Amino acid sequence: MFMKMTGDLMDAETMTIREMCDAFDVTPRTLRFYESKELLFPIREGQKRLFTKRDRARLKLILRGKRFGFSLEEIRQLLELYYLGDQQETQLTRTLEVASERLDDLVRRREELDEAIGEMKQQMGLVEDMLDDIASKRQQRA
Amino acid sequence: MFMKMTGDLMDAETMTIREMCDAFDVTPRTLRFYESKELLFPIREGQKRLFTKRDRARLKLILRGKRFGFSLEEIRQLLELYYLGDQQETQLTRTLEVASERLDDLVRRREELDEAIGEMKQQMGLVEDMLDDIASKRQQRA
DNA sequence: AGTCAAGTTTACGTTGACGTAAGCGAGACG
DNA sequence: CGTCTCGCTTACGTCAACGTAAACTTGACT
Repeated sequence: MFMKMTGDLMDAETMTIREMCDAFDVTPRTLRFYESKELLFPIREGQKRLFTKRDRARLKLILRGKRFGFSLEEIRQLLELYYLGDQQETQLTRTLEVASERLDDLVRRREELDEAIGEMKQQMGLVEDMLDDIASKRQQRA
Repeated sequence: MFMKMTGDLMDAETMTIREMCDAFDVTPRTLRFYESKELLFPIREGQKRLFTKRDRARLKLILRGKRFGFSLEEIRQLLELYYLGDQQETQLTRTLEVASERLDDLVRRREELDEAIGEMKQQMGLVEDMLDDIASKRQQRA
């Protein structure tokens, strides 16, 4: 009659695969697939996967990347930018270069998006004009 | 020794498949594929396809849509919004509704994109701090 | 002990978006 | 006239990103 306990103490740090699926609206298959592609690195308790805060942050970025049309491989490389071990100076400099390119790319995308938004609004304005026209003709007829 | 003439008068209105490919950096296969999926409607002169100004406008939107991760089918539906025949009032109203939803979607994407840009900048700031740290330690050693 | 839900691995299937190859037709050039 | 170069159609191939099915464990509850 008790709530099913996860065995562990209700751990705020890690989540089961099901909790992840519910939280991010993905299937278990997807999470395992991302793990196989080295996009996520859940720890293993026995057989079970446990997804950490880090995995959740990464998944959020993954899903966002997908919405913007990046491939999983591109996303994997982006995620690397977010992982700073104790690197060498040259490595860090390289990281900064790559990040700068990515940033430029994002900014360009935003410009494109702004353009798209503008065009969509313009188009809607046209449709509204047509509707007004129809309405005025109906008025005229009366 | 003369420039190869297209047979026709150098028509600014229509473009051949090759001109399109060069202009938009796509392959012929892609253009034919888009036509088969009813995203483009080049006119036929004999067998040859001739792409109109309208096709070029559509292709621009198609490629932009792809960069934002829309599927070709989604893009096809978006393109319909840009085509205003002499419709009925109810149809136009419906068009406006759909366009409004799409617009909201675009705006949400821009917000996400802004967030991504902010995070990327922040991350770059961290990397710069690390580099500064390394530099100051080198200084200290001297 | 039985069984039932959840999770795991392995492997094959599917869908979207083209690539690639084969074979044909028509205009341009030597 | 022969051959090249484009373009066309038809059809099979491919790659990414999962879906789906089968067979097995494991922990939880009755």
